[in-house]
Amino acid sequence: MKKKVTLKQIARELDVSISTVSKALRNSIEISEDTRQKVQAFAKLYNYRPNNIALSLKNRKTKTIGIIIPEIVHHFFSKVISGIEAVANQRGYNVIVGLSNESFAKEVINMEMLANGSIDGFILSIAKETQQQQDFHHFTETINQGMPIVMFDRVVNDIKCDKVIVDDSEGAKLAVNKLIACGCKNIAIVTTKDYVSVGKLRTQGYLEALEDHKIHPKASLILKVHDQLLSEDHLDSLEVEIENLFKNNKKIDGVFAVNELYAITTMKVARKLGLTIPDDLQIVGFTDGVLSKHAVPALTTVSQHGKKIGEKAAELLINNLEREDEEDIYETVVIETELIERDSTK
Amino acid sequence: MKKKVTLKQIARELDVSISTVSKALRNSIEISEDTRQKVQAFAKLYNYRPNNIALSLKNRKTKTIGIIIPEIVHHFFSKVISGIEAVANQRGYNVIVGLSNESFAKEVINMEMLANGSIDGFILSIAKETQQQQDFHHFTETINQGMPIVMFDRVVNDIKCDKVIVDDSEGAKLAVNKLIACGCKNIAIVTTKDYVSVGKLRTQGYLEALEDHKIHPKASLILKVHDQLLSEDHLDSLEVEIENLFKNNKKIDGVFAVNELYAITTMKVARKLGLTIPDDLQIVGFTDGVLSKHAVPALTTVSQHGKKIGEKAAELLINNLEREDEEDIYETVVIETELIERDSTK
DNA sequence: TGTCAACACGAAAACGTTTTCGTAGCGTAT
DNA sequence: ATACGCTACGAAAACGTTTTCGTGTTGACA
Repeated sequence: MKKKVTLKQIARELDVSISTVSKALRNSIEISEDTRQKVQAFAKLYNYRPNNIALSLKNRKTKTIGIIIPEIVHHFFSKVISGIEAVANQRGYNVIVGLSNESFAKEVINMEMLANGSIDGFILSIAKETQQQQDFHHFTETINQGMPIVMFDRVVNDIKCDKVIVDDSEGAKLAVNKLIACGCKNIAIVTTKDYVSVGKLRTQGYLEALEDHKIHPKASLILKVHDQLLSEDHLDSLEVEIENLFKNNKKIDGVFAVNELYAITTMKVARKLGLTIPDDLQIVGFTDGVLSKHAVPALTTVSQHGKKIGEKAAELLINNLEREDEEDIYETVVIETELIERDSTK
Repeated sequence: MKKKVTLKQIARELDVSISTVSKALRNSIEISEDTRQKVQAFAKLYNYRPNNIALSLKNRKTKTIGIIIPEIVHHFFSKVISGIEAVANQRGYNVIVGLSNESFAKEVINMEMLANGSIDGFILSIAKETQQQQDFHHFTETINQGMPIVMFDRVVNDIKCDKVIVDDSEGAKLAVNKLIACGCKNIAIVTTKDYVSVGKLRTQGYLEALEDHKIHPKASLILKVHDQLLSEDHLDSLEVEIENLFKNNKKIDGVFAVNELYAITTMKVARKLGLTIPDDLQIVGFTDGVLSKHAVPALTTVSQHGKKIGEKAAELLINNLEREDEEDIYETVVIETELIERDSTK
């Protein structure tokens, strides 16, 4: 087992100083052709690689990006990560991942762990619990310490940082307009409670789309699903809630669901109730994940382009990190949503 | 913007030496009660946190684990990550993720980037291309430099490291036995080419199960899908291959598919051909992902317990890292598979 | 012979810690 | 008065780099 070789060892071995070795390796003209060759040959032989940690300490930058997301077993978030990783890697950065599990405490702890020198900046999406508690001190504090943040998807407006979002309300309108265009008269929405920012926005888009078409929204057609239901265990009660929605509103002929799981579950319930899709009932979802693509019938849905979101977020962060002038002008980039038409609509 | 405060600054401010500050913060008895209080108060006020990078350099350990996986937008791998992250975090480690995208070159580059001090050890699953090329020098080299590796799922046998695998062939037998028990007489398998280690093993299990029941395997019932098909774009040709399988073997009444996508696609093709599941055709998949759970009918499948695999891998790695004695005895842990019976079998 | 520039290299500081060792100051016992 | 032992603290090294600055040697030139 040959341990990693350091400048010091090379220096000792070749009977020169550490400085000389360092310079020789970086091809400094201060060093004679002769010694340069000698040193480089030796370094190559022993497979010398500079120690990243030492470099980080010296340069006071780590070339690493910290990602904090609520969950990783989730198509959208892993897409975003793959986007971040792609541009990060290409620009010489590494990516370190922390999971909040939707918990405020874990979000804070994770950020604190990473903020003490391990990374140069954050890319994150806020935990549900944090959105609920509206406690954002950990964000402002890290920013105050000079560490930039880029938020994506679930953002909080009055924090001074770059943001990458989709136009959720616009995307929702896309979906609902499609349903209207396809002849639906009684369009229901299956959505989350309002404290989930994206849920709220999508609900708004639903309402606006209806109003644009002079359709009066009915409260009974708006199902704000009780919480924790996204955690896959509570699927049953989700089904019950949706089933009640249908039973109380026999005339529903279109459903807009604000995420994949809601959409799929709605399909399942509808089938159980004897409705055919898309003939009796049309459905549009949000998030173009693996479920939508392989569902039967395949789900018409609003794609957020998760990978693109990640790429943009990484780009913004790295640009910020490598910017010379210290002016902080923050951007909010909106990634276009796109309606992917498949077989759950006519 | 108040930058992070260091020992040196505290020392200067309080007019004591750096050593004193360090000791005071760590409650050394060398320091008088008085100064200890003073220093700690000051540190708390300015929210002092030791710099991780400096600590890493000094201790020559980073408390970070490097993960290299072929793909992250994948239910199984993200499950594994979540498992790793859970125990890593709980034991005070961070997790840094590299993606190989199934490419040999990217695998090597990623490992080199991380191996130069950024991490204490690796947890990885091998890229397809690496399996194909059978070039494993980057693994042996990092191990020779004293950096431990834990491989999971796709492993290579003759590398000196801990491994966490599922008993793929046993899992496959579980699946095929189930089909046999449910009365299937002509069981086909949809699998990968043999260089994918897990595919090969599952194919083996299929053959063994048949032989155990004195059923003579037929070559025409074994579909080794042409490559790249897992990348979601080539779905069409996957469907064609499967469709041909059915057309050439009208009597197929059971299919074992070695992954979720193959299983789902088989279902889709079967439906197109007018077969009802599970009446005309029964299907068992491998990997209990979100697709299997929400498919219609829900898919009977072999669960690998991805999260458990991740947890075990992290446990092995960290135990190794924190072991005092340097004996290298390596374990191969087999995580039990489990047959999850749902509606695609009788 | 003396001066100066160019060349080739080394010493040392710096990044932020922890830890070992040395020691100044003081009280106590002989 | 001398010796000894505490107490409380500081100096310095170490981790592995990069970079600035200083300097010894050589050769050329007047």
